[in-house]
Amino acid sequence: MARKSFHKRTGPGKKTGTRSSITIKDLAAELDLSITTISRALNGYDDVGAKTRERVREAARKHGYRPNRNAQRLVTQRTHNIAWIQADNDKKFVDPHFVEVMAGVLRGARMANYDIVLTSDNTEHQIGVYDRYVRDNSVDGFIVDLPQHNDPRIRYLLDSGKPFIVHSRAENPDQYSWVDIDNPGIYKRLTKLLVANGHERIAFLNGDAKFTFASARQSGVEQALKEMGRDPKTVRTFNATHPMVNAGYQLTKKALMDGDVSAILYSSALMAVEGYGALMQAGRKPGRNITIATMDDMLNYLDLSPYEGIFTFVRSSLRDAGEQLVKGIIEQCENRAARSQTIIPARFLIGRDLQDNPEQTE
Amino acid sequence: MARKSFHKRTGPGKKTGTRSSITIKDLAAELDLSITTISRALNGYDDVGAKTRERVREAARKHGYRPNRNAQRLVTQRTHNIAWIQADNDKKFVDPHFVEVMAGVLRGARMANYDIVLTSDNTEHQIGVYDRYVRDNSVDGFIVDLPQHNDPRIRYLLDSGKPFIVHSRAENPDQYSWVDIDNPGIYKRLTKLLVANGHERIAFLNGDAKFTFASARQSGVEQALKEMGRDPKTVRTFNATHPMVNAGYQLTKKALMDGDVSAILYSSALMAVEGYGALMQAGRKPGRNITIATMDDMLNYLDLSPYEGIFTFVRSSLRDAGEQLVKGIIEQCENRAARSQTIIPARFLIGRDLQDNPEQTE
DNA sequence: TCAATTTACTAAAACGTTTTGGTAAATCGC
DNA sequence: GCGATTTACCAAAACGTTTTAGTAAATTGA
Repeated sequence: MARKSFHKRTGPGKKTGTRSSITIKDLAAELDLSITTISRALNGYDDVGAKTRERVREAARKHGYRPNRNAQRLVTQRTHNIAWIQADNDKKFVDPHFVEVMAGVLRGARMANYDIVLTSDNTEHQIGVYDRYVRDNSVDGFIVDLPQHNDPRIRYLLDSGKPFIVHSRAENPDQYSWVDIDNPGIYKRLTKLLVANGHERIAFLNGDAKFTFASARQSGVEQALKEMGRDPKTVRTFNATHPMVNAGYQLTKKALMDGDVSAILYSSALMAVEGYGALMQAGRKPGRNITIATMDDMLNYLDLSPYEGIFTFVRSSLRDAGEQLVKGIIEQCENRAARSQTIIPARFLIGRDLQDNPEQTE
Repeated sequence: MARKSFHKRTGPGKKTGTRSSITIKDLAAELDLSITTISRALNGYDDVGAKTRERVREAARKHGYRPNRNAQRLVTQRTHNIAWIQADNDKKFVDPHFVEVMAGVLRGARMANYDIVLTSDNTEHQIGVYDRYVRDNSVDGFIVDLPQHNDPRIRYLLDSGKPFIVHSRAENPDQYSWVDIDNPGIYKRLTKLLVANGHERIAFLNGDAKFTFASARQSGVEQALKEMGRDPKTVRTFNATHPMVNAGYQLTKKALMDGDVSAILYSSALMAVEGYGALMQAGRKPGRNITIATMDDMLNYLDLSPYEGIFTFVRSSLRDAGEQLVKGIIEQCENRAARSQTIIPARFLIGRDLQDNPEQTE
């Protein structure tokens, strides 16, 4: 910030705004009513006569009157804004999964008449922007995506007292709202399925271990092996370091070189599809001499139809998760005591090369 | 909206907001100064004594004081918000290119201390949300992405008088601000390059023709053929209908069936990579018995290194475009008369199977 | 020395809403 | 027909800033 010191009485930006829009005062003048009555008529209070209300409505419609949002926000102390702060450590912004969640968030927000304030933050712990928003009353609440272990954002928001909701769980999930899938359950069942079908060397291409969703999946896998009394080494885990720039291809190659795996368990369909090329190169035909199982987040731009019946999919909509996120956070903004914990359902689509044996996979 | 009619004096949402944050009034009281002085000290006016300014700064820092954004916005008539309204016709939201542009937009906005208000709109012509934002003073300006021919959003914004900037050009580009690449120029040069290298049957896998960027590229191709005196049928165009769900694979297949093409010109690297599988299936080896040329938008999650030297790329950063977009729109918000028209540079990386002949490709 | 200027501050208005705490007039109950 | 209630309205305060239009006190210039 450059310091100002011109001749006299200098300051920052001269104001440029046009004062074009029609205000409640204009309406009041035109209808010869008080602004109180205009406000109350438009907001559906019952102390306005039916005829008057109609006149007000009509005039408002005619002029395209919309209450000035900032005046409203100032007086009500409610912004109808939800913040989404995206990490941007210079390279790590783009993840196709993000768009899918965002699509759901936006739809949910639009339907509830909320807006999403989207920001990126490249500071170490991302607390800067959060703190600014809390202090300057920019938003009513926050959506936290992709929590890491012991995520400082959750810590900060918890003691800021501001409403927030987390996409997937981290530590102490009972203390805040979240939307998640049953990561351990899903990967436990997938592992059991593979093992029950005779696979004894499985590669697990998981996400970056620093994310809670990845370790939740890991623990599901381990749990399965334990419950079935198998060697923990049956499954070998490879972690994709975020961001996954063609991680699927690279990791698949690596996994194939590491002994004779007969099945690969992926963390995302994107990786699985990326890995397809590597499989082919190695002479492995999915569904014939190698078994592929993966989460399917229903990414809109990814066409999985060529792999149907060949891969085993666990299908769950990230978009639905997004919608639930807004629903949950708005609920909490409207009633600060409210908390919501939502599990998004997942559907198993077992590939033709696997037998779904109920006794063994429960 | 349900009508209210309880017993007496009922209305919408009881207020819930906590009045927690420290205000300028608190600061004034603590320092025994007027709020005017606090304001002017913090905003860098030169009619505040050096010692006083320091006291104010210190107190503000100590309490983490941040001016209430909504009060500021109300009085200054400036929101420091830019709207990005994303089409969401139920299926068409997700396009990986969008995220890349958005990443740039967010970075630009953060650096300039602006926020991005992101909304989706599923109404036919997307004017609803634009109109609401214009009327209720939610934002200072708009970024319009992916314009179509005769785009109603541009028409609307032009006569709303609100600042806006368009990503890529549409009709009458001299009337508004935009950021674009030289679509016709790039595709003209690519076409000439292919033709000059002896290709006489070329498939052009273009985007949906309703988007202006796609027809701009189309006309570049046609221009090249005309200038070189070749049969317009030398290039056969296939349009991907948006959204491109694995469009690359499907279209590549279709293109290969359509006569013996010796080169494919893609509209996006994503499509080109998706098409790789189809090429292999048809026994075509890029760089050996088929030539591939494509735009490379530098999508962060897409690893093109395996194709380097094999495909011909025209590299241009969508992220840079995003940064320029914010820069341009902010400039215009700050000075309503300002307009900016920016061409993002593109770099040609010619594949090993092509000779870049300057005389013929100029 | 004292008028003019500069320095360092401030009270009050304004931004456009919502909400509080009313009041007259109309209606009701009996 | 009249007190009580209900109906239909309104003035003013409040939200938290910025900006306008000042004013005393200190400093300067001759």
